[in-house]
Amino acid sequence: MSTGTLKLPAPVSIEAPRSRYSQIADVIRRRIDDATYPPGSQLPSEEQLAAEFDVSRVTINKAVWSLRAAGFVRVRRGAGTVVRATPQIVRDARRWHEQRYDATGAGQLQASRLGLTAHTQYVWIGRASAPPQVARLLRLPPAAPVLERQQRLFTNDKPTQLAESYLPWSIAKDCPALFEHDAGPGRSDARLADLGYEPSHFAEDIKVRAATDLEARALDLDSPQPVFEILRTAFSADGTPVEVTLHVLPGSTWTLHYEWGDGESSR
Amino acid sequence: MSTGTLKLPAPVSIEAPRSRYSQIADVIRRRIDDATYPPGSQLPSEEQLAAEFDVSRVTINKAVWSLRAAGFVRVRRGAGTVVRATPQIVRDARRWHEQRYDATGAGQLQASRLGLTAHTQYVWIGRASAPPQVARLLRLPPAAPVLERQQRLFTNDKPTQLAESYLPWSIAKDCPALFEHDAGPGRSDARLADLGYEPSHFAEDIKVRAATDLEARALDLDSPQPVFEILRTAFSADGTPVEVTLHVLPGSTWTLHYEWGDGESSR
DNA sequence: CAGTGGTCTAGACCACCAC
DNA sequence: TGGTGGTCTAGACCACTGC
Repeated sequence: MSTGTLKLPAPVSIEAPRSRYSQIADVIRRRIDDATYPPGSQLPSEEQLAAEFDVSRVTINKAVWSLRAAGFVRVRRGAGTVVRATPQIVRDARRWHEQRYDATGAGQLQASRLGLTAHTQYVWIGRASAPPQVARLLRLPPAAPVLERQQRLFTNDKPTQLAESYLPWSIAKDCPALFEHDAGPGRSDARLADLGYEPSHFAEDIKVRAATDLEARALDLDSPQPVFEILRTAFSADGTPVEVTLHVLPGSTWTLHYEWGDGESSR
Repeated sequence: MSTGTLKLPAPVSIEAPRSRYSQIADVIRRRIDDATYPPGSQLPSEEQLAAEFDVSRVTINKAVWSLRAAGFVRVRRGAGTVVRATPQIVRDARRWHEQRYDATGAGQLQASRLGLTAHTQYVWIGRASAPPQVARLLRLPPAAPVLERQQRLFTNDKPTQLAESYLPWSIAKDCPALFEHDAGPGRSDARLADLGYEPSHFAEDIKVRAATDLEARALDLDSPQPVFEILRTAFSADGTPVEVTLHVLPGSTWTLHYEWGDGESSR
């Protein structure tokens, strides 16, 4: 299948000549789009692709690299490269808030409307020292004691979100329910309400950054992928911050949705 | 300065052995953090770095690549690699809305509080066909006529944001002010209010993706950088979508901020 | 013109996976 | 054990920058 030069659909109009690996990445991506390589299927090995496009394997590797960063493929060392199914999931911050008293938690409600399943894995719950940024947001001294709740959230049995909640120890220590595993997402808000700290005001700060190796493993991602980092602070009616949550979401699978104002919803 | 093997501060605890280029990237990043390579300064050439770390230039290139993706350095072909100054800018969606009648526009007000300067460049304003996604959000037929306003926004004289606004032609055609260049950001909302379509409800959808080459040039970025893509829809009181704006922001320089609920602001 | 980064190659060794 | 991707090298040519 060696062709010597890369076949292009047409000379690119006014654009500068692209590099070889970039053109190859485009071709592969097009094959993914038109299901020549359908979701879940295995890409030809880099050796084979190198032969097909008549380039070295390093060049193929570079092309695949860009596809990984964009979330199109998933590489497993030793096994092979598979095409990712990339369902889009919408995170509606407002609805999350409104549904906080729902027994199943907002995440599950949200997912079920789309025919998805969801569940939560509790990685760790216990007393810890507040990280600097969290301490600042909770208006506590550095390294103050907090209740930390680490969760991993799944959609259709695939990990799609990491969340670490922090509550001031002075508030959390009196509520045994907060230490239990089955307090679904949103449940902690209800517990806070029981204690007289009902969250009524919320702030979220959103950044993008590359996933750490740890996060990549926990979310079943390739390492160079960008993730959303959402820092959510919940305030009680008197303006006291009562909970800070750090969410980490794969950038390629999520759309964040915010909505505000007087009128009707658009959705 | 050739050392043969890379000096590490300490054997990494339980972590897997890192690749060479990744370790080198960490070292360079640390030098940027402690101002061994201060912002604006030029990195040693890849040849020099290759000699220092006793690796091939390809390996250095790969290390630099990851620093580019994270936004730490800016490479200019033929010239060299310089350390980026990476000021963090916060985009407060709510405040943007509240300040829409301000003469200077929300962006400028927001920036001036931090001692920054801001200005807007109008790339193009005129009648166009609505892109599919925009038509859908505006509840117009595909390729319906719209008024398109393309802007490039600067902070401290550096481009930091691209924005494309779309208004239904049926609404915009009666308002000459909307065709003018000096209608600052936020101003279009005031013009819509004059026409009886005051925006009172807003929705934003946020995605992350790699910058296109065009965007990279317009924003003075390296190509592989992730950007925020924000699709903002403004609704009038009766629920009619009256304006859709596509914002593109470099991921490494912006933090998005949202806030809602009853209580006091936390800022 | 010299220096810089962009890209490519051929060959090599390794870690990992599935059989 | 064989196939896969991860990484590295030495050398090369090119495009672009700035003097």
